[in-house]
Amino acid sequence: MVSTKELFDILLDTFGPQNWWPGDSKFEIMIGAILTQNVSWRNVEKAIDNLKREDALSPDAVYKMDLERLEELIKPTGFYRQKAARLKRLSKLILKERGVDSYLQQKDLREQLLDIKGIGPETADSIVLYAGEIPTFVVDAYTKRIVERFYGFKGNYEDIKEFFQKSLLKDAETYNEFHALLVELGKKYCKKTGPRCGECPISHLCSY
DNA sequence: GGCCAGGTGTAAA
DNA sequence: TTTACACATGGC
Repeated sequence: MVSTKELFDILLDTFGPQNWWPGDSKFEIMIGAILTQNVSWRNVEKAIDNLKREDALSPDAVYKMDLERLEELIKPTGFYRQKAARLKRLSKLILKERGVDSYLQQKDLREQLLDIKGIGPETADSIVLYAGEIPTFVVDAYTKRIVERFYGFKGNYEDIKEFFQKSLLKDAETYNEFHALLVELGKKYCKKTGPRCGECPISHLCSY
């Protein structure tokens, strides 16, 4: 069975650097993490473009914006009422901490994020890793599916997070690239239904 | 038309 | 402690 390190090297060779997270600012990364919850990134881009057009890519603008207006702008991402409220809560807390940079520098950042209603482990870890640049492994639905198919291991969020963190050097750049590569593999060949295993370039490493 | 997409919270079994 | 369901738009 391939080690996680070997899998990483193979994925990097196969797909190349993914250059995650897409976004021009820390705040854009943070709201993108909320907006992409259970929705394809394609939809998120529309919403971010809408916010950009309104010059609303700042905690202050999001906090002050009329709720109905915010909902309208992020509608393409689905669950827009919940997500608008989540963006408002996060923005309020960022302002309370006097800005994005100081918010991200809090020592208990992950716990702070998890205390926000609407931010669960994946969204929190995405923000910690991609905006905070602090090494924490992000686990998403693709990661769970890939681990199950490649390693026959079915675990909860924390189990799978530990599975990777215990087998790799604690390095933000590695975690960054690895998660992005797992998503790329997942999107192309490990979809929930109709997996294209025959076309998968690394199906020989998979027990599925 | 049906299923899925870079999840989360709540409530029942 | 697990499982089910609501939340909602857009692509294939």
